[in-house]
Amino acid sequence: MTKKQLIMEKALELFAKQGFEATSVQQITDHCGISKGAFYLSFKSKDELIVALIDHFMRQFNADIDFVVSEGKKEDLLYNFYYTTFHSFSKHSDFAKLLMKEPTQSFNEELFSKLHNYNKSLENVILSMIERLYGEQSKDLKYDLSYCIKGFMSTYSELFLVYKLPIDLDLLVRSLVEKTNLLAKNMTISFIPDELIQMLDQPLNKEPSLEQIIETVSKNIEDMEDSIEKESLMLLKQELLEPALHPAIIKGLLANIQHHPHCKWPAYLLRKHFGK
Amino acid sequence: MTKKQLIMEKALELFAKQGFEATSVQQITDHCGISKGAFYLSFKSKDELIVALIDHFMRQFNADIDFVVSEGKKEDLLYNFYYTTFHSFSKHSDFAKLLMKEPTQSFNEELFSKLHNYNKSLENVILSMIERLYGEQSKDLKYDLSYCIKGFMSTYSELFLVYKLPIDLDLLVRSLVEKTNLLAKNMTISFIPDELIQMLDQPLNKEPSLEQIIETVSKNIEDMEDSIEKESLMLLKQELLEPALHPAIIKGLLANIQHHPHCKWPAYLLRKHFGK
DNA sequence: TTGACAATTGACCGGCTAGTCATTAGTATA
DNA sequence: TATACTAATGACTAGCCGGTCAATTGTCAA
Repeated sequence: MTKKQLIMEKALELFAKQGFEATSVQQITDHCGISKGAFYLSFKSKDELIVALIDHFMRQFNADIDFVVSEGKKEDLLYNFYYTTFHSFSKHSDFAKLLMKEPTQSFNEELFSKLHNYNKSLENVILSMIERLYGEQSKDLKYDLSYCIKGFMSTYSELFLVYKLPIDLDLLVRSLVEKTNLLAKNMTISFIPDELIQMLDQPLNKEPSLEQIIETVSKNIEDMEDSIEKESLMLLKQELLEPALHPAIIKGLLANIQHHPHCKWPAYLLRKHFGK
Repeated sequence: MTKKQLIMEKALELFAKQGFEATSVQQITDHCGISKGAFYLSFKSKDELIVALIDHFMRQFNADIDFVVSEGKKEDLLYNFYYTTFHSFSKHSDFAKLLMKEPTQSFNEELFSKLHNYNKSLENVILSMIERLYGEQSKDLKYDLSYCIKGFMSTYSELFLVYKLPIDLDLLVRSLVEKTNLLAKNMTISFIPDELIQMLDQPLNKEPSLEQIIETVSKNIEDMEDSIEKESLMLLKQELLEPALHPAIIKGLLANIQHHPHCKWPAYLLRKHFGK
């Protein structure tokens, strides 16, 4: 594990307990067993640390969800979506807590727009799921439905994040699937119209450029140990620079990296880019 | 306006913008146009200020909701509940933002249990509403239903609290009433059983004693300007010490203070105590 | 006008903060 | 072993924090 990863891991524990503002760099370095100077070899500032944390987990989370929603049978879609969501929340509960603690209008502008963009990205995934599930029927109600889903996600996660209750994940998910289907099939009053959503979208949410994808992939490769996954990622990077491989090979390479814990974000970007 | 109220008002503006930790006493006093020393004449510490803020607004909010839910016709109940909730949120949007910003596991232990208790109190109001509305039918599903309602409240309030969108309150409330009724009448899978709720309740939520009510009322009287409301409250306090008045008179006095902005909490306590 | 008292101030305290950098420790090569 | 390099340290700075309190100002009855 690199020093950077160590710091992120230990800092996250403290942030989840005390919040970002209330946690000092000194506390973090003490908790890591390193000196204060060493911290600033890995991160330019305390702000850069929290940005890195949020990027790391949100990319992974979004990528996970996106994968689940784009694959699989229609009848399992909703179940898999909720399951993956809550599974992710409980697996990375420290991060989920941090995210609940440092919410809207966060301290610095960059972070706020970052969180906003990840939120938008999640919303898009949910919307595409809704369209796949309910099609035309949900046209006017899709935003309301996505807000309900987000509401379920946040209130029910409180049970195990804040109160640390042991939960039956399967039952929870089945109960939410039922609620969601009930709403989708019987709702008639639409509150959130297209225009309202467009008002939130003024600050554009642009697609990442080819250069950005290459940069992301390159950085990722540097941080990886030698492995099949690293080889696959390097070949895919080559393919970004000079397309040459057969689609089937690309698909195989993507499959290779899909489940590697440190490849979720590049895998997501590459899958989008290659149109798989 | 007393100095205390000035500080609370101005501090709340800053807390909503920057959060509690990130706002210094110096900033607050500058914003008020007073000296730092003057702050400590009104509050023993910065912590005491946030406790006072939370008490002030949560008491008022809970009292408002409780009143709406205990009065009125059954068919308007749900509508009035949501309407009052969102009306309160938008009227006191700074406080609502603060509440979203400083959530679970808050800095000091006292504050956390305070928030927890207010949350429980709100939940009880919602539960009693559910029972009145759906009766036996909702027996196993009442906790799930209350969680859904809380979910709707938090996600939909984001629209105007964070994104400051102009909203059609009536339409919003009607759409939520529809959703709630749909779930109440068609849900079958119960996820949150009694036992789970009992696990959260270990730290008892005791009823306030007569002494506590008298103390609260007395303090409230001190802070009030001379008025019919103050007279009414003083008579009710006398009634607490030595019961003498006719029930009809008590009911009238309660009605007098019900809508005075600084009497919400004592009115709530007194209504409970006198069983109206 | 005086004197007694309450309200208000802001310089000050010890302690903690984010961030820096000269110094030292560790390591790999020649 | 000597050299050249990087990795890591922690004392240090400047500044802000919550909180205190002696000194000042304002108020009002005598």
